[in-house]
Amino acid sequence: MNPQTIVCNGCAVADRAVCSVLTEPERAELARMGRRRRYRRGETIMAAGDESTVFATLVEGVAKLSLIDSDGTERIMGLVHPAGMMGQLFTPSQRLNVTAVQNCEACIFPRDSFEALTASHPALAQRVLKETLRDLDESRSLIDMISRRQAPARVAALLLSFSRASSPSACFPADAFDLPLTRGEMAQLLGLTIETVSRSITALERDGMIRRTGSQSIAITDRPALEALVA
Amino acid sequence: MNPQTIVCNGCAVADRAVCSVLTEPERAELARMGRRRRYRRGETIMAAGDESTVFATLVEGVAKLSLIDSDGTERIMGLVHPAGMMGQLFTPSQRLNVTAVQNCEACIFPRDSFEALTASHPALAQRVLKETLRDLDESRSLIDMISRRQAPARVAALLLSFSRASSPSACFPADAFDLPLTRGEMAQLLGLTIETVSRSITALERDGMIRRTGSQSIAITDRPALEALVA
DNA sequence: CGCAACATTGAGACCAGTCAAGCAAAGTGG
DNA sequence: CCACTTTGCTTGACTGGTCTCAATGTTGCG
Repeated sequence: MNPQTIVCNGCAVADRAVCSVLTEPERAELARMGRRRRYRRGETIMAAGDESTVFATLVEGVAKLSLIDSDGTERIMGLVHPAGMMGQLFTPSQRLNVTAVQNCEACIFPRDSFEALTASHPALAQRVLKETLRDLDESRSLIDMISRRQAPARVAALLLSFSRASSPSACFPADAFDLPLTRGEMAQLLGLTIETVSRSITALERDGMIRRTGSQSIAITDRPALEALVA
Repeated sequence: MNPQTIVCNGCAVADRAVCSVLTEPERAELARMGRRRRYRRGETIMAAGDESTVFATLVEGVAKLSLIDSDGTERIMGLVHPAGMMGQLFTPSQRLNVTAVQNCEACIFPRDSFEALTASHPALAQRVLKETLRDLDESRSLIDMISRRQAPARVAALLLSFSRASSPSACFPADAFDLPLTRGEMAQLLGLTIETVSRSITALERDGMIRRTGSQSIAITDRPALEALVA
């Protein structure tokens, strides 16, 4: 069942992923170059240090980009959501680990073939560039959050972003949702410890902004207050 | 004296800037579209919120990318060195301030003209993409440093990067150099306060790793120790 | 059931922030 | 040339938020 050939018809992200800028026949050509694969929660999609040979688009699930320090601690640098890109182009080796934090499905392409395609199709190169600029913006937002906000505000910001990501419509964020990350992963992403994340969640609940319904289920009970805390 | 037409012959970054991938006549065409301008230390090159109308390449000097928070505090998100790019492509407005922290010289192009050029010249689009990927890597290194290292290690890392940047040859970093940033700017970049930066420098000097020769002049006296602190 | 993984809570230590004072260098104007 | 101001840097005392260490609770699974 794994891996499979790519079928673009009915693909959940066909209109948002970078391949959406290609014409029908061009996309068919790209599809023939690649494979579709599933990953289970916790499975490594790409490993840091690996020869960088593939480029991928996430179709379903959530993946984390992380870096393992010399002392063995992991640092999450960002998350990848459906339609997002995984794998560094134009570099000899991967600098980051990419790991599924939920069951994932991805379209995998040989890196050199994909790079060649960007050379012959300027629209694709532009689209990848735009996406990379978005990643850069996100990375800078993370810097801002880590260096300025205190722990409860960082956790609040993360909860709000989960709220947005877990909703089918971007305009109407979900008020109840499941956390895609463990406390430990949230801590690594926010530059905190597990204990501080846990204490912050407790504090947010005590202040009536959220309610816990199971260790991974959150309900937002006072969104304005939560947003005010982040701003 | 300001602004002037662009003359690529003898340009200090002609072999490293993104325009280096263009052919001679193509570059001449680009040069006609733009202007070269000087900025004094402290001068704003682009302001956040501005309609994003220009794209620029830094030819000389050092610039900072910063964000002003709602409470008025400034946060530096990164530095731009010669051959680096300034100005966000494909976005309606600038999200970051770009300010000269040293006297600068830059080639300024209309954003839409430059974007059009990336559409017709895949090599240029690829080159801009590569540069953006490098920026993304740098931004993620900053995340790593801010969230994991303590104050003296962050300052040490910054000093080492200045040491590299101020040397003509990348392979032989300079042991004595002037700091391009004030204590306040270093603090904003590292996510610390002025006082903590100052105390960290004092501590590094007390431990014999560096020596201060004037408030902006630093000499590295024990590079291995400094590198060990960062690693 | 009992184990393993994850989460919560508490006590104490420590690093960096805040507040405040003093110092040094570079202008500025009489 | 000398007060005077401005700006930036250093240092100290104190506070406080987060980390560390440790114990306990909870959930899910073989």
